Amino acid sequence: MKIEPLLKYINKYVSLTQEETDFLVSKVIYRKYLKGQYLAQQGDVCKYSCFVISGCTKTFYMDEEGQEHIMMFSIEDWWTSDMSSFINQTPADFNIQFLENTELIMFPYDVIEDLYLQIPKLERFFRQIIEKAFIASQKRLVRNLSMTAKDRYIYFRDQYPQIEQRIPQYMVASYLGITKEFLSKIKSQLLTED
Amino acid sequence: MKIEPLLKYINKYVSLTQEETDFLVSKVIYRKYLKGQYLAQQGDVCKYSCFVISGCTKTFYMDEEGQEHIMMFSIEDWWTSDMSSFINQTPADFNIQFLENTELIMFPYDVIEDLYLQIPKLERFFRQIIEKAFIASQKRLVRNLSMTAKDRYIYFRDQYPQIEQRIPQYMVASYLGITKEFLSKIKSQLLTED
DNA sequence: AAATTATGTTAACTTAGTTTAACATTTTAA
DNA sequence: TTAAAATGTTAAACTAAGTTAACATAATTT
Repeated sequence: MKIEPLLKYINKYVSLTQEETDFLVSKVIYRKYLKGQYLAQQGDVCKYSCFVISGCTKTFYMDEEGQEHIMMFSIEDWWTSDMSSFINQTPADFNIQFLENTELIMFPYDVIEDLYLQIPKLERFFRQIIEKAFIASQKRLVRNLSMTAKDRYIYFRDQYPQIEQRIPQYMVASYLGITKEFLSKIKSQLLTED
Repeated sequence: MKIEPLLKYINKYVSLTQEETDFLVSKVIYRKYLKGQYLAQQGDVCKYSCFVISGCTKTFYMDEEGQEHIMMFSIEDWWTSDMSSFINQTPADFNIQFLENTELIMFPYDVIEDLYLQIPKLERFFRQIIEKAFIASQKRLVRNLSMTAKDRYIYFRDQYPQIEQRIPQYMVASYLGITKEFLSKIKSQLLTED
């Protein structure tokens, strides 16, 4: 059970005692998934909030016309979950699929309250994590409202080079909110420009 | 000092004792602002996270071309703040301006830690508030990625009729990420359709 | 090594949304 | 109560982005 990356990550926010760490470790689940498998599916209740040890996921919404809209990618040291579904235990809006073989630490819904009670520091920790996620979401929203597709691509490429290298281009296009053909055009424009 | 609406709101999430309530009340600030004034400005550090007692604010980003992009409106019983600036005490990305004379309960940055220490329940409370805000932000993002401007307008109109009635139409357009002329066209289309 | 399957490119055409500008209406201030 | 300022409408010309479809290349599988 590779849990070191999670403990290291938590330690950046709060300091756990040995007992607290042991309790935490006893409550979470280490698991591997294969490329293509699903962690969560639109309509189902999302039972886990997960920390990625290795690998990669995409979180996407499938609209009525069957079009995929990618909300986010998660790689090492990031979280993946359908927050709305997980927190309210309601049917998920999103699908989460593995883009690579992936190792996760899974936090089951029914141990979360227990963790908060036994380790109040984790309440603080998760508050801070969610604050960060909210801020990132707001900033992405403003980029989508104020920037052209070309500038959004340039921003993505500069900000997440590790992600761009690992995933097919048509998924980047979906994340940016444009078609794969249009992203292809943008990239060829950028090549001839410089 | 009208603080009842805030206490009622908090009580939906956690139960405070009389001492805790008194401590909280002693730490926050009640204040009125006039229409047109600013609570926060792009570039300044946001010193307060605020709960709206009455009135209305808009939170917007001003881009390099001087165009306003409205991120959110806040009315009674909602929060307003530049989260990123407030939490990290870094220069704000957003402006927050009052659209009406507005009454607020202000949480100063330098009392927040104190509040968490003295009233651990508030850590839980704010975690839950931010979870809700994050979920709403994610859902708005997916609407912006997957719906046409017309459908986004219909959704807004149906979801926030109280807001649409209080603010000028060109601000609704900005919130939806379209021009006021295009929103005007959409509305006249909707009138002739039904 | 050949054959699929998945991914990426290009170009012609269409559509959603923007720009500009002129005018109409409503609200606010003098 | 009239003028000025703020807000809303319309339409023509334009642009960013989507659609379709044919083809090219890379990655897997047999």
